[in-house]
Amino acid sequence: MNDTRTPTSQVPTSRGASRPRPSDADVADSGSGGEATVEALVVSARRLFAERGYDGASIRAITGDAGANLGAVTYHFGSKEALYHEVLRQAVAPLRDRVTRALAAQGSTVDRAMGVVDAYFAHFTQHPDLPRFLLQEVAAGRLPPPPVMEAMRAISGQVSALVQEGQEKGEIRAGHPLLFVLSLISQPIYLVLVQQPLADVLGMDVRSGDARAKAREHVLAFARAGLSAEHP
Amino acid sequence: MNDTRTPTSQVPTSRGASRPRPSDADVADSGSGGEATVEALVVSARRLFAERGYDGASIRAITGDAGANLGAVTYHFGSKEALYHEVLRQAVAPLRDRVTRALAAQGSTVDRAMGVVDAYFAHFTQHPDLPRFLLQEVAAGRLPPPPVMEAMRAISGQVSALVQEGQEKGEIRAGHPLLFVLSLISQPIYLVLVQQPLADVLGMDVRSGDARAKAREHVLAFARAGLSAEHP
DNA sequence: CGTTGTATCATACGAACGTATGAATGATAC
DNA sequence: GTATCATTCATACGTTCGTATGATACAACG
Repeated sequence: MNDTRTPTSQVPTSRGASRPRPSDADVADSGSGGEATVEALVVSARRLFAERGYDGASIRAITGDAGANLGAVTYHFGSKEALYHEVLRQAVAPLRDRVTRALAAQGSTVDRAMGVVDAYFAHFTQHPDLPRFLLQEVAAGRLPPPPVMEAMRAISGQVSALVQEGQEKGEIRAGHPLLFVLSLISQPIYLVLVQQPLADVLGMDVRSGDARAKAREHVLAFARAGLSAEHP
Repeated sequence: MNDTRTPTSQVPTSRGASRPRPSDADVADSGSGGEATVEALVVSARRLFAERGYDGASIRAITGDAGANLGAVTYHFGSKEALYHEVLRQAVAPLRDRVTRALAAQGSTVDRAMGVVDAYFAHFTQHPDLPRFLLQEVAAGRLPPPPVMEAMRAISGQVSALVQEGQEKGEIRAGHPLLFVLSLISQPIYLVLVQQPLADVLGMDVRSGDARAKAREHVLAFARAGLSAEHP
């Protein structure tokens, strides 16, 4: 494959987003045209981003996995980064809903906090690629993308308020509420996050049946004890 | 700068590591020849790998930051991956030493476990780029490089034994020791890891003076309560 | 029928990547 | 002074990346 093209035909016209992308409204209910492709791209992108990171998951790999053309990402999302943000948005939204539901439940403040921990545990168990995903964002050191920032703010605000309520009722130990939120959330996140090396390196697989249930109980018990005020 | 070389001189001879690299013994005490370059490369690589990840930190960026020539990494380490492993090795070694020292201290098993948590906290506070580093490895999902695997095994084994001893003495709650190790370690790791977004997004900066001390006390108290058997 | 516009396709561009190569450089040994 | 050899340097190779481009396919509508 030698380079035989004529060099005169290419003019760098520095314009961005020149192709007319369909807006959400346009695509909303126009039958099957492109909708399946968009969905397949998001599914493949989510898996590959989680497995290989943002840089590691090439557009070629994503479109190949999704059975779409190389240009599909640019066409449907505008850029690789926009696809990434869309994947993140779809990933954090249900977690936020779960937490909100756990906070609205009955029981003491500590019980409800356990519900939050369990919500994380359940959500991450159901979507094991998600913690990698979020941690990759955090580990990158840069400001998280808007959807993640928004979810962080919302969840930490809600759970902070719960902790504060528990402290006022004497059910939760004194201390900065935000620090308790971090300690609570660190339990399920860290456990799910190290599942893979835990199995590979230390030979303990918490991803299946009985061991997973045991791990869940441990996480909840540890968090409850760390939170509870019934302790010196 | 056109391509004017003769195309006949290039023969793809599929051989690897063709250049005679100096062994560790050779370089050990040969004055200042190259030693400073090697050190500078490791320092720059550590920072840039932590900031941008493995793929994000290019050899050009590393050598540029270190004031070395583009070919320096290939010459001194053989490949980018080998430099990465060397950086990882130097990063986890002192942590392992700290943990070993904490385990050898006086006090109850719970006190010594707190020493381990504090060792993590101190080490990561001193080297804030390290958790990102390790988590990038974990988040990647692949098997960790040999130096990290070895450290994981050593530390988890030692701390597991401590937990088991505490359980036999009735000082630590019942449960799988490895799960307690994870819960303990998750506290300082997660806290240090989210320092940046914690400051950026939630406006709480635990990286300086008073707030850091408060965060350390919280982490220790939470871990102690989660571990201790003096609790229902 | 033809027109219109969304979607898909093959292909190319320019940039950045890790690595290879061979020529300078400079200290040490004789 | 000259030979030796570890190191540094400029530069090139081949690959892969994200994106751009223009042709093509095809359903909807007159």
